[in-house]
Amino acid sequence: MQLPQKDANTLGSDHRRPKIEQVHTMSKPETRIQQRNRAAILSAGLDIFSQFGLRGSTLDQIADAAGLSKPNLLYYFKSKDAIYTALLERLLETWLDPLQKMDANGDPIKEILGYVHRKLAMSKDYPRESRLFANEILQGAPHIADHLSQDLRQLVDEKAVVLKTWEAAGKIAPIDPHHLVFSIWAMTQHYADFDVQVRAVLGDKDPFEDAMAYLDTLFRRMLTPPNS
Amino acid sequence: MQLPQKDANTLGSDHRRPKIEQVHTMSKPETRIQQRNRAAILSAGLDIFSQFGLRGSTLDQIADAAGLSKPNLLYYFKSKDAIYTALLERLLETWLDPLQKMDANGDPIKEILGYVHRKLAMSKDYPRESRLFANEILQGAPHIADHLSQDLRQLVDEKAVVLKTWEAAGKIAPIDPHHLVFSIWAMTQHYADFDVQVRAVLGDKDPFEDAMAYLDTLFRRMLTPPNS
DNA sequence: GTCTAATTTGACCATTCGGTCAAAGTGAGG
DNA sequence: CCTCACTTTGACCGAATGGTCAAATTAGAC
Repeated sequence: MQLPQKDANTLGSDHRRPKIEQVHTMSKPETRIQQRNRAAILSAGLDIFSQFGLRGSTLDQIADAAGLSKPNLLYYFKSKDAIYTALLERLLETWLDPLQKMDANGDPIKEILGYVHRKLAMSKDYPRESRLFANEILQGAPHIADHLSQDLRQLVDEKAVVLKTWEAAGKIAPIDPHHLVFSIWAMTQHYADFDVQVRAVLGDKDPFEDAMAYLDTLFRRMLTPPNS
Repeated sequence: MQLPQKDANTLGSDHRRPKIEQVHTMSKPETRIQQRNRAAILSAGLDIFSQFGLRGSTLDQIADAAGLSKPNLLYYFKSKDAIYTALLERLLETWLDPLQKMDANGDPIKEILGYVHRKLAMSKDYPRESRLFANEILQGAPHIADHLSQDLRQLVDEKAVVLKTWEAAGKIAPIDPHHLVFSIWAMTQHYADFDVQVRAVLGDKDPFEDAMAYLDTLFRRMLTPPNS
């Protein structure tokens, strides 16, 4: 019933300041038990939420997957929503990273392909996070609508300018930069979000190696300027 | 709370033999009331299920959206699952159509672009269906796993042969045909499934026209054979 | 070992959920 | 206008769900 999922593969290993949801005195250092249990809960929540979404997941499912009793789970997070939003926040912290790293001063095609590569690696290494995000978007992004129209939009617009600069300098063939970004998101995240379908079509052979090769040629052919 | 959704835009206008879920005597023709209410329920179910998935949706939500009482809803479909599977079945009937229509005897690039075009049109005209499908896949495709590894896989393999033939004849540049199909799915469905995100980045301007232009150039550049 | 704060649990609660049922209402053909 | 099959509804049920709480247990500092 549950997808096999090597655990511990979790974004943001959490060496960070105490979170606000901390139940007790706030800002006291976490005990080892707290660390272990919070991590277990977040990982379990990621498993469940990424499959069933916020509404479709239950505390019992999550508690079960985390190996804790339901009241004990609620000792660490004050509600189902709190687990969900903690996961979303942690995800958003790193979600934009790969795009941010695209360097206006680097070699254009190399930079774009580097982005594609990082994004596909995220689909491979953090598929649950990708599916959690997909689920949130499918539901209309109620928890992150602001983030999308603020931070995300700004970042994309910024990078679109860079892409247009590269285009103007003749370094890449003419393209619509926004839709270029969408196509990178779509194709890379597809291998995480639609993993079941990809594997059903391909048989269970790991798709990521071939996917990377395919995406590499795709973007090279599309982006290499005509006169070269 | 609910995405605006011009209604009546529903796959398969249902001029078909009576379904098995029909509550009563079976195979008697549907009354007008039955037609209206069944259609209303399926449309409402599509609204709700495509957002929240099977587990995340409730009969009350659906009944509400359909303008019926819950017991009345259950007079037309015997369970929540019955509504969901009816929707999925209706979807699968047409889901493979656009790919099936890709003609081995047509002009290769024109045929592939035609497929892209039809698929993008489906994202535009039937976004709820696309999201329903996405939701089902995200949850691990429990209801359609067989369909994926049988019908879908067979169709894709078949078309992969066609693509390889075209490649061998020098009509299109060399590519991995399976991943080509994946990339078409990914990019076209993205505009339905991630609509909220696309619009957040783009502002509310309709994205489909530019998307089609972008995809057209993308696939042309990728597929046009080098020596032409 | 003792004491205290941190942790865990079983019992419980109100609400929601999927679904049933008998009774009441309604429409269309005669 | 009557009839009868079709349609609709309010009341209800048992199970699941999110969450609480007081009591029991345990970990670790001294």
